Order: sequence, then C-alpha cells, then structure tokens
Amino acid sequence: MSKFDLETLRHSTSHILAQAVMEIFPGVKLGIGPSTDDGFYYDFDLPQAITPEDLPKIEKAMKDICKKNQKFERQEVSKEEAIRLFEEKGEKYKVEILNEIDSDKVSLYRNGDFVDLCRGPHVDFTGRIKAFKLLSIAGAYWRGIETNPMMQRIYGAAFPTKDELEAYLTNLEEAKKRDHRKLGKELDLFSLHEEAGAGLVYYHPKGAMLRSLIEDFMKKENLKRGYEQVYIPHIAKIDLWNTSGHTNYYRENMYFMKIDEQEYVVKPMNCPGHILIYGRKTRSYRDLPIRYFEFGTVYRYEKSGVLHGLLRVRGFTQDDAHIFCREDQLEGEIIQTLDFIAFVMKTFGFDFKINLSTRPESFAGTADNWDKAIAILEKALQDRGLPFEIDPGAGVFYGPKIDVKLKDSLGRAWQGPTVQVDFNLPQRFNLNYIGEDGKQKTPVMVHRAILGSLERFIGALIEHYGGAFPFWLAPTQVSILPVSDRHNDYAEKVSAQLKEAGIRVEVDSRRETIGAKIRNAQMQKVPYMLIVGDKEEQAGTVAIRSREKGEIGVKSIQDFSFDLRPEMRYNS
RNA sequence: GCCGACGUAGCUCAGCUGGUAGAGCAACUGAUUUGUAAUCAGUAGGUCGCCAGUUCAACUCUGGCCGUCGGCUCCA
Repeated sequence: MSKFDLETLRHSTSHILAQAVMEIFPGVKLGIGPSTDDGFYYDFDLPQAITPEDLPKIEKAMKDICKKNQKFERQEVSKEEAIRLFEEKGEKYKVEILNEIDSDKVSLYRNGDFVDLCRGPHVDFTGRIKAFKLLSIAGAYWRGIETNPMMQRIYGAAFPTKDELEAYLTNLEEAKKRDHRKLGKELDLFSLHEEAGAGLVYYHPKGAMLRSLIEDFMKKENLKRGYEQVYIPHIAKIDLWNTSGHTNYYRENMYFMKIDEQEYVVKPMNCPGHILIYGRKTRSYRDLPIRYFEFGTVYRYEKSGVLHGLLRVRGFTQDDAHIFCREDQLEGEIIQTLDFIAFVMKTFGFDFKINLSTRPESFAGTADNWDKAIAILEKALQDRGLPFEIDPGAGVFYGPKIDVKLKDSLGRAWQGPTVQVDFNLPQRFNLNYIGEDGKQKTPVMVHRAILGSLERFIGALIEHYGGAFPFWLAPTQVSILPVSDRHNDYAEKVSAQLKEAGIRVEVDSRRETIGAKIRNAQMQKVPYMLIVGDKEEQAGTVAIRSREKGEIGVKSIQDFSFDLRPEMRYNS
C-alpha cells in the first residue's frame, strides 16, 4: 500500500472514530481528525471526560460501523450551504474552519448518517478498514493555541492488515522496554527525587561513569579542534542578564534570588559568562577565532507538565561553546561545527534530522542582521549537502539556529545539537577586536552545543543502545564471576590485572550459584563475563562469555586483555 | 501551565462496595561450595506521596498541594 493510500485509510478511520463517539456521546462537538505517522486522532469537545474505560466501547462501535460497510460519498457544496449545515448541527468548530476557507466550494464526506467537512480522499467503503486500535486519550488545545479551549483527543493506530497492527503494537511494547527511565532504574544509572524537586537529576556511580566517559571524549575532541576550556560561576548579578537581554526575553525561564539586597540570577545560559572572559582584554583580528567551551550547568524553569525523565529537565549541563570570530570566518566556523556534530553523531550511531530555526516574534537586534545570519547558516548546510527543514520562528531571541533532532525509543524527536549565529550579544556587551586597519570592530558569536545537554543526550543514548552500551561506554566492562568462593582470590588477581590495563572490572564474590551470577551480569548488560573456577585458576586463564554471543572460549588473562584493546577506543 | 490518569516495602505489583496492609524479586542471617540466565530456609523492611476535611473508624470517600505518566503548548 502506498503512503498516500495509508494516509487515506488512517484518515478514514478517524472519521469512523468521530462517528462512533457521536453515537455514544450525543452532543459532542467535533474538532479535527487527521492521520498521523502510525494512525490517526480526532479532537472532541465534550463536557464530560472520556475515560480509558470508554475506549473499548468506542472501538466496538467503530467495528460495527466497519461491518456495515457504509459507502464514503463525496459531496461538493457551496461554502454557505456547508456553514448552514454545521450551524444547524451546532458544530461551531467546523463553522470556524469554514469561515476561514477561501474557496466558494467545499467538500463534505458522508458515510451512513455521519457527515464531516473534509478535503478527502477516503477509502470507498468503511469495510476497507480492518485493523485499528485506540491507544490513548489526551488533552489538546483547539488549533494548538494555548489560550483556546482544551479538547479531548483520542489517538489510535491503524494499518492495512491485522498482522501489521500486531507488529506495530509489539514494537511499541519493545520500545517501552528501552525507555531510559526504566533502564535508568534497572541499571542503577540515575534518579530523580520528589523531595528534592522535579526535573533535577542525581547521577549514581554507574551513570556518573557513563557521563564522565562522554565528557572525557568530548573534551578531547574539543581541544583537538582548537577550543579552550573555561569554567564560570553558576550565579551572576541581574545586571549581567539585563545587558544580555535575558531578563527581557527569557525571564519566565529564570530563577531569581536575593543576596545582600542584590538580585542574582541562576544562569539559564552560559554565553554571558564566556563573553565576560572574551571582553577582559583587547583582542586582535589575529587572535580570532577564539573558541571557549565548557560543560556548563544551567537551570531553567520549565512548565511542570513538560518534564520528562532525562530528556526534559530543569537543571542540565550543556557541552556549550562560544566562538568569537570575524565575519569572514563565520561560515568556516559553522561548517567546522557541522562536521564536528556529524562526527559525534556517527561515533554514537545516531541518525538525525536538521531544522533551520528562524526569527521568533520577540527578538533582539535588527531584522537585517537576522536575515544575514539565517543566510549564512543556510549556506553552510548547503555547502555540506545536509538536508534540512525550516522551523519558522523557532530561533533563540539573540539569533537563528541550526537544530539537530535526536529520536527516543518511541520515535519522539528531541533537540540535541545546535548551532546559533549571533550578531546581537557582542553588540550588547560592546565586544570588539582591533582590525587589520587598526580600527575597532565587533566580533560575531557562534553559540554551539554538540551533544546539546548531557542529560538529554544520555537519556537518548540509553534508549538508542537499549542499555547495552558499547564496550568503551559501559560503566562496568567486565564482570568476573568466581565459580565458588575458593576462587575469589584468583578472581581478585584477574581483576587487578585488568584494572592495570585500564579496564573497568567488577568481581561478583557473592555466595551464589554461577548461574545466578551470570543472570545478574547479563541483566546488567555487562559486555563481558569472565567465569573463573578450578580449571582457569590452574591454567591462569579465564572462560569468556560475551553479552551478545554467550560463551566464546578460554584465553589467558593477558590475551583477553590484549584482544580488548581495539574495543576500548570509541572509534573501534 | 492546561486536559486526563496514576502515586502501597529498594524494585515490580496485589489489596472487593471505608474496619489502620500482603506477594515475588532485592537486602540481611544460616545452610549449600556450586561450571554458563534465578539453590533452599529463615529474618527484617511500609506514619499506604504530603496536608486538611467527612466519619465511631480512611490505604480506601472529598478538597488542596507535591510528584509521575500520556498528550497539548513550550524547549537543550
């Protein structure tokens, strides 16, 4: 079935959903009901709440409609006639849509006694619809506008065949097993605490190991590319944020505090800090570009309803950098950054999508500078042949940005890497450098993060690997499992040798059966298990079991350690 | 923030229409000394998210708050 037909099928299913809901809840007012990536939804305005218990009832009614094999009939009517029809029915949302349609003619689709304003197309008969399932109910603002009334949205999945639907549902179950919040608990990586505050992350030793491995990797790669690391404080007087414009444009995301009658701000961004360092002395055009990077922890107030495990939090650490450069260096810097992003994404095996986010309604600086900045970003993307979509109005207040989206286990996209061009903050802070002609010039800034935030990146990474990290990232790389406690000493000896070689090792010396120890290590997704008993102790060897392949043979300790060396590198 | 659902031991979850709580796993103790995904037995562990209210009596009902989940809006 082609993509178009699948959309048609799903859209038709949404009509049947609306039809069924009208049967069960007379008086319901209809919103809109489009197809989605794997199904459909329909929005309803109803005084009472639709509950999960209603879904089976609605599904049953939908199946009955399909069985009746009603014909979908298209009807063209004048706009006035349509408005009259829906006004009679009290469908105020449909009337609202109609009033905004330009053309004089509109189309209606009828099946049975159900009629909906609809561009179409639809399947010919309701009997074509064979495999669907209602999944969830959610609130959704009418037309997606926060100040509009909240409708009740029913989501469903629909496929051409039952097998495809089953496969989809199974896949959904599998995806839930990879959820970073579940794996974070099971693998003892991190926690969030109700008593400490929402959206604030506590890294346990294994999670901290994972994070520091990523930080080490990023630090090395930044230094390689001409960045210099800096550190800045987490709070600063409000004056700094008045200068930067944050108190104007970013206020609702900021935490304020008073110290000695002075108002302070907990930093929501790192840029002003890096700017202060740049501005400390006179710079020559020869000094540029200057690239400052740090793992900068920021705190942003996020609405309670948007928090989501590690993927959306209130306190997070960005692998942030600010490049101060001349205008003629800008494009080169952006291209270098894009290449850096591509390299890192490839290292972790992430697929990504790129957006170019343009000027928001509320912005600092001039429209001319914004246009210039957007043009440069666009050119850099084209230069690297990277496909992208425009995300209108999604830029930050000081400049446009290239956003790279990472996907979680359920296919939801989260913004990670970002590159932003900024002509504004350098002006606001009076930054300058002495040009070739001896005159003061204003530098341009590039704000960039390669991972985005460590929290979000780690959350996505956990789901990407399903918790089974590659060897170089595994918090515990090797688990040594003595067969009985008389082999504990030998296990410690093996452990010491491997640690000497820089391998992260654990010894499971509990008085448990070897089966229980293997099961535990396997569930903890440790890449290698070394079983040591009498045979191994006598021969000075280890029996190797791989997380993926099971038993893979016996080697001397030295050989095992030696053979691991390629896997210890991230570019293996 | 908004709509809806949920919040019981470290984890996963039972607990009917109100009569103050249970299982499995984990932990601890003991026995077992074990060869590639769970040895057996015992012990301990909870102010049932928090605060009010209704009631003779609240894990159970009502309200507020905190937090979580699915969305919407917003974002790294």
